[in-house]
Amino acid sequence: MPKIIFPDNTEAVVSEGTTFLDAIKGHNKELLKNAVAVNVNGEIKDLKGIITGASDSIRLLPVTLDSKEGAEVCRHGAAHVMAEAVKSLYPNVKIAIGPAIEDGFYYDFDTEKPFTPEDLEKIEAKMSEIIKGDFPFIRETISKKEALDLFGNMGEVYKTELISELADGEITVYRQSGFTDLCRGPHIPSTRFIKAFKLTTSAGAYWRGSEKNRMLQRIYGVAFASKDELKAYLFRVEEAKRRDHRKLGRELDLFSTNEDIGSGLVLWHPNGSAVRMIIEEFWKKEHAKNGYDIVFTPHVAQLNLWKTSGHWDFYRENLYSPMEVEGQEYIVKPMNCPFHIQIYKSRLRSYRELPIRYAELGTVYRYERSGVLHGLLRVRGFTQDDAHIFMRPDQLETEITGVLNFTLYILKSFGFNDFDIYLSTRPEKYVGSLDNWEKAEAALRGALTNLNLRFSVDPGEGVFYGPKIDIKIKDVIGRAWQCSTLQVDFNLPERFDVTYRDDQGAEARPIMLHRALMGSLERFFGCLVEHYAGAFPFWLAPKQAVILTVTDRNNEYAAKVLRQLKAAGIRAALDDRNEKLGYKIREAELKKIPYMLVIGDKEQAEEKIAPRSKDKGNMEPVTVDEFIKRVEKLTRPGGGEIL
RNA sequence: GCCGGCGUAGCUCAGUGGUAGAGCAGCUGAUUCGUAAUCAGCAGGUCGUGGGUUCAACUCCCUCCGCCGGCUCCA
Repeated sequence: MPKIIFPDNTEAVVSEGTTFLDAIKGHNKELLKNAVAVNVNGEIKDLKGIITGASDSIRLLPVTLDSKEGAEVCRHGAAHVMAEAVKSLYPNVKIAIGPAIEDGFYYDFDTEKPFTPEDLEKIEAKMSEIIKGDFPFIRETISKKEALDLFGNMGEVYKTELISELADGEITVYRQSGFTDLCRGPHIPSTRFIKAFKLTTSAGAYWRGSEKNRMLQRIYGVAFASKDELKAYLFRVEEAKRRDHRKLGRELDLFSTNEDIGSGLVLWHPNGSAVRMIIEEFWKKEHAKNGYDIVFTPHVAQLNLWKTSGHWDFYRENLYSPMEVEGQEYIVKPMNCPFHIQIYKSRLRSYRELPIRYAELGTVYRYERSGVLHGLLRVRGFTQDDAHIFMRPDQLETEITGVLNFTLYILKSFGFNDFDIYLSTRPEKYVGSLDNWEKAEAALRGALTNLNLRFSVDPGEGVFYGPKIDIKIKDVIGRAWQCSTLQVDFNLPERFDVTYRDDQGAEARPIMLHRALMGSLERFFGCLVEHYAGAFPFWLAPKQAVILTVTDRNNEYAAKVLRQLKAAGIRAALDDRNEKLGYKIREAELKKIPYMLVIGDKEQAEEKIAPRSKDKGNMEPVTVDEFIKRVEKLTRPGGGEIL
């Protein structure tokens, strides 16, 4: 007879055929509060699942709605309920797949008429009805043939396609109310366990994610264990909107795009440019310190160069079309690497010179399909903080470690401290020798391990020319953006026949490393804006301080203070308009300027200024020199905290 | 590129067949004011583009462009 071990480590023996539910009920009813499933030796199962004798010792742990697994089970249930609602409202619709996802769920439907927002409201109302009905989810096991018949008779062609690919044997289906779906489970006991949900949006989605297949209509929803959690989710959505760099970009006059110029092409306004220049200066200084040589290369080059590099063959759909000049075809550059290679090749290289590190803030243009463009985060023209390192094979791990350290230092300087790191390994189609691949992967892995960095492996997700490490930056509300990348390349050195003379005087092939720390300045800047919600730390702020006069009696003194601040290198401005102080403060707050410096008759008489920090409010009046001294340490990169 | 939504003044948004409206911003004037919006006046739009239907189109239909949310893509 199976032995049950409960969470409190007490044990009980039950007879075969007992359900998990009854077993727990017999032990401690309290455990069933909010329970939607059960963890059986680490596997999530239905509460009403049957205990078999196969395993003689069973560790049972109720899975509650407020746990991660419980929420997932609940969200999956919501997907089924949505499918039922859709089928009952629109009987001709075919159902495809409907999994749980982060915060919610979706379901794909094949329908002649896409869903309108009004349809979503109707579906939502129907779902509420079903949930109130408290219909149990009933699991059934049938044979493959029965399943094919069952869904075949319903005309559910997507389901039969899925079933026909399953191995012969038992197939599980779940029924609730009048709805039956192919499903592995587990499921919530009944529909009322869906406590709070909301349909969010509908969108097209290809069947099985392939452009070659029919486009289905996907409805997205969110579901939570309580109304409060749903409210918290909606608040997070609002918060994300508040931080949206596209909105802040306009409000803070940082950048714009323009229909007459073209999609995905960015205009950096003076405020955005000011931040960019600070980033670039910092970048240049740090690269000089870290052994890089900075180079400049053209924006266009002959088509032949890109044939040699392979871009013309492998990357053509992302290239801007060639232009003809004096019978020669040129294209605008999608990458900087061939240029750096040509600089390397401009003379013979010795093993003694390696590694050679060429860095460039190189602006590249790539044709991205219109549907993928997104603010500054996905554009068609962008500036990479690019570098290519040419090295001997024995230098691989040292160089990778160096680049990783450098990357983390740069990212941390900008206030990013949370990363997701991915190591992508050899894909099915690859160039280069297996031996080299293994060495490179080992070097990447070794560097990550030596630096004690947590990373996940994306098997087979490497680029065809070499393995890579990607670092995604997490912003303050937990969203991840890929910026940094570090890629080993066995391909280009071959294609361009890049060589050096080794210590025996023989010709040898260097290994090349592509790397970008911030990725592109556009994307990085977009992330920065969101990260700080537009309130840049002092060292990055386009305007660091604004002087506010109380009356125009103070204007002359204020102008003198402005000169002092500017002489000290502070990016200051003067607001001496004939407006009330409250009005000026409000404007400065909205512009997110770190310091407001109030000057009224009192300050003028004492030759002082009254600082007001954007974050901390009013401060005691101080002299200009005192203020300058106080903010000095904030002007250094990474010096973010306002006094 | 595909699916859906949207496009009205610099910004945020009203206006559903009878030739455009508000708030904020802007400009002018008054006000000289102490920590998140002083008052008044003025000005501002060929309603994204091109075509069609109609006596009449911001409104209905089609094309294209752009934006938004997804899908796909992102060597």
